Amino acid sequence: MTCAEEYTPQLRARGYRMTPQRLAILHILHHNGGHLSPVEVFDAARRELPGLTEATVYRTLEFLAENHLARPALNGNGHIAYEIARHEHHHLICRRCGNEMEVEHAILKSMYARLESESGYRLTDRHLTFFGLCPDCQKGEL
Amino acid sequence: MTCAEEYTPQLRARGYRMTPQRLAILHILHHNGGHLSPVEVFDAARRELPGLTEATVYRTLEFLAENHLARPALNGNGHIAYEIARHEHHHLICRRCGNEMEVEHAILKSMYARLESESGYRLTDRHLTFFGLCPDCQKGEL
DNA sequence: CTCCTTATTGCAACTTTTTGCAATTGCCTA
DNA sequence: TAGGCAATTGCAAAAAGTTGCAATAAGGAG
Repeated sequence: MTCAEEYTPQLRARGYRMTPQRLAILHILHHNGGHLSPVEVFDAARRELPGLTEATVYRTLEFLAENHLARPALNGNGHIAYEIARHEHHHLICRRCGNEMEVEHAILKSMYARLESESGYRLTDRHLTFFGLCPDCQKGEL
Repeated sequence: MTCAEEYTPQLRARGYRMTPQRLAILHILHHNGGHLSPVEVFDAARRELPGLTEATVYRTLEFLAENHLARPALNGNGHIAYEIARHEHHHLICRRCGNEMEVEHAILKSMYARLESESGYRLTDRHLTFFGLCPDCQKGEL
């Protein structure tokens, strides 16, 4: 299935349009797999679609995040990067070497339920990024 | 106890210096209590200390965060804001009305321990912000 | 109290991100 | 298949954030 076939119906269903700009950006995110900063997305997408502007990239990334086709996350330097939306997960980043691993959302489920009942809020989404020292860097620290 | 008396020893103990710039910024954060964006800190601190520059504000806020005198957190619009370091807590923000409540870190303790044992990482810090609908906005949604 | 080291700041140029508005263009309807 | 409405984009200017480097100044030593 192509990106167009996969994502167009999802946008239409919500009353939005598929455009060459959105498609190029989705394509970049989809095939890269990992996190990309807005600037990285801009550079890559512009190669597919010359004439694309930064403003459009920033607006599109935010738009895709709102519509759950992309997810924003903080990277090690405290800036926001985006990745294509797959399964729910969060990130654990090593403060020393920058190595990154995924944290399944499942581990947070019970905490989540408790937070909802204690606060009265209905939780919808979150920005979670964990920092620490990976096993290798802990050794080097002794 | 004045801000100077409170914070100067903490910096000295780590081998850093107290300066009028740092003191002004700490003073702003301390007396405001809540989150302030870098621009808000700049505007306020500059009133106490004309001649202060943006570059210094950005560098100082990052410096204070590294040294645990201030804490960074994502606010509702996805940008980083800072508050004076008090007890460990996180934030739960209503997507509709913007209302904000604090989430005690204690609620995360067991999830934290599990995350450490499963990942092998030693956790040091994190950026956690939760979003949802507050009780009032849930009513309005029916 | 003065000197000296080096942490810290200001400056200025630069990059990144945001915003309003007019022009464009998806895509629904007939 | 053409027409029209509203979503979306590009443009250009502004705002926010970053960086390297030379000048300044905090605070320990003599």
